[in-house]
Amino acid sequence: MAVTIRDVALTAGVSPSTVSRALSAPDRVNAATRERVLAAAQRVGYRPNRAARGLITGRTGNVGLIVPDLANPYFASVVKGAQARARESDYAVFVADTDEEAGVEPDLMLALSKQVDGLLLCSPRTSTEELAAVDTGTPIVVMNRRVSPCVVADNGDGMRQALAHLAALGHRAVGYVGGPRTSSSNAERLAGLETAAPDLGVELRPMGNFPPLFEGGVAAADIVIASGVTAAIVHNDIVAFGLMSRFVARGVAVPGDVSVVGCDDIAMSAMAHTPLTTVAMPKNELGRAAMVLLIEILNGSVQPHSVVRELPVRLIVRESTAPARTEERR
Amino acid sequence: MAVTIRDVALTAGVSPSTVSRALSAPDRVNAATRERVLAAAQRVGYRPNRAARGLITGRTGNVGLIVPDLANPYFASVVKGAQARARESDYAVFVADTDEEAGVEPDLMLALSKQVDGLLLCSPRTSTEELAAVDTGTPIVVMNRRVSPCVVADNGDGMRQALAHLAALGHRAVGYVGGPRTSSSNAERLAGLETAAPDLGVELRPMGNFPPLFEGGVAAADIVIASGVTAAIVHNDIVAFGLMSRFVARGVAVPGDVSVVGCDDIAMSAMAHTPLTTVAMPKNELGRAAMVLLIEILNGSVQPHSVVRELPVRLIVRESTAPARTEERR
DNA sequence: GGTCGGCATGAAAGCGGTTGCCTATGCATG
DNA sequence: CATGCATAGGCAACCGCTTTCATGCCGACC
Repeated sequence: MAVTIRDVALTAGVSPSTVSRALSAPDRVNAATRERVLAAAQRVGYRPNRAARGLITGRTGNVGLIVPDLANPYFASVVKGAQARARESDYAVFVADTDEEAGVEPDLMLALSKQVDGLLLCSPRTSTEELAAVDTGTPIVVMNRRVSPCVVADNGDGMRQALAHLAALGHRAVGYVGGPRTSSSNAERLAGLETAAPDLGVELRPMGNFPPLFEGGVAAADIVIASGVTAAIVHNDIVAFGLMSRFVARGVAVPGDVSVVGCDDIAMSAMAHTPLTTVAMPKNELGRAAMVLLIEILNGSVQPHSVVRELPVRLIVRESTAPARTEERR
Repeated sequence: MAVTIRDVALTAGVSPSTVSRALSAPDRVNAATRERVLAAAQRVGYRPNRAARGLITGRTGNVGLIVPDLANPYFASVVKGAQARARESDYAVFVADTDEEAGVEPDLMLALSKQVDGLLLCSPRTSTEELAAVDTGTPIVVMNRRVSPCVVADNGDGMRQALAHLAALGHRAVGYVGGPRTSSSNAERLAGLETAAPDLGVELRPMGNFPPLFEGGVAAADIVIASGVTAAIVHNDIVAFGLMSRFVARGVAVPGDVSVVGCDDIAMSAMAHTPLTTVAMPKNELGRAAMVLLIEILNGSVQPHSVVRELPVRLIVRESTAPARTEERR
């Protein structure tokens, strides 16, 4: 049924060993023989069985990618970037979705570990300690958490950009609508804001932690309004939309009364009724860079010990931010 | 390094064959022995090498899933559904993204074919003939195109629901903003509308074909306005948002002046400034159902010849549709 | 001219499992 | 007590490929 290396060998009139060499170590066979083998392989439609190769070489040519939620546009973009880069190096990608459940992450890692050369973990929900305790036997590159080998976005700088933008528009009191307490991105963003605020002469008012959902923003809106800030930076775009939705219901104009800055720059942000000013995370690049790092570790050109790569982020100004109200109302 | 079946055999004091049987054919070994083997496997942390197993059984335990664009929320949901269902049956999923390029579909199919038991193809961009010419040697289930074994949504019924809704609101002239000419969903939707319109006493006005992007909707908007229809059904939600965005710029109120119905029900539709009435496609279910069908074909319980499964769709009424204007303006 | 080195190729082992075949054991039967 | 028959479990082959080792051949050198 399947055409094997033996079929090619027979067709080319050489031994299987020679076929194998012609394909994977071209300089170890005579040029003329190689030609003959390649022609034969082409003719009979030979495609190597990677599983069989992997059995002996110990390398599968596959990598695994675990994300919390494929339906979240942020992760979808990361997967897309990682996937595209993997194919450039002839790796195939197993994708697994944990459905935001921390518990299944170690299970999935273990389940995949035997069939991949390395693992990519995006925004793990499992604690760093528990993660370290999982013995997969394969290299792991983490995204969005500063551990061992990882790729992260420069959240601190992103927050500085956002705050500088608002400060330049005259905002003196700025709220921060936080994400989950356990999110390390959230911690980095808050820290970045706290560092930048004094330099910019802005008073930062953290508004607490909210679930990273539309509903989280809806819940935060009234708190933001009551606080009297003229601008809010929000943990992510989806939450920002929830916030703005409730603002509309309350008769609060964006950006007339309150300016709003999101994080991520998901596709929806550009298409919304009030296009959202946001700190664009390099989603595709994050996936690509993590894949690059993993591949470098796999071929030994990088030591996994303590490599942290940071990607730049940039503010995209759209229509949800405007100069601060001068006369204080309310 | 890796713990093999031999290590388990040694630990349990049996031969490798017995270990193999204890794990994959439990009733072929003595209950007590089985217990001992299982305990040993547990103790040494044995995890079978699926590649090795696949080599002899001819089954890899993997399936491939090819989509045009992971960053498109529609496909992301399909992948999520398929992936979740696959894991329930202990299949791992290779995901590949063609970046909307028809040419790479056959390449990817061929590249994956050797490492999977079957392939899932979502909304292929390649023609049915070219697809049939690709000899992967594995079963293929297609989504969103009525061919050989496939799973599709009941587009015709969805359009009937949408049109009935608009007719009930008093709309007598309804536009259809079409998707790509080559899209089979588009053809089915148009056909469904053409069938339903006479029965509902509605005049259907096809507005032409537009790219399935925000910009496509922007481009369609002026045509819709000029046509004088009081409602438009749009090929997908993204296009509908483009349409409504341009409506705002033109001072056309939704749903005051024109009602808009989308297709797909992507997450954004519920969160938009004007929440969109839309025909919800069963995205997750589509992925799940296709995976189920593939698995059934793989285990032989279904013959792949001419099985077409159709999933129901349903209209979700939000705020972008309202009764037709009674007095004719413009 | 004989020996040596290097190159191209073939033979065979083995990667980690599964499975057909066969043997040893235990039990029931005549 | 001898025989027959299940049943459990061991042996060994094999899946498709890589890789070590051995071999044959050639040219080059002393």
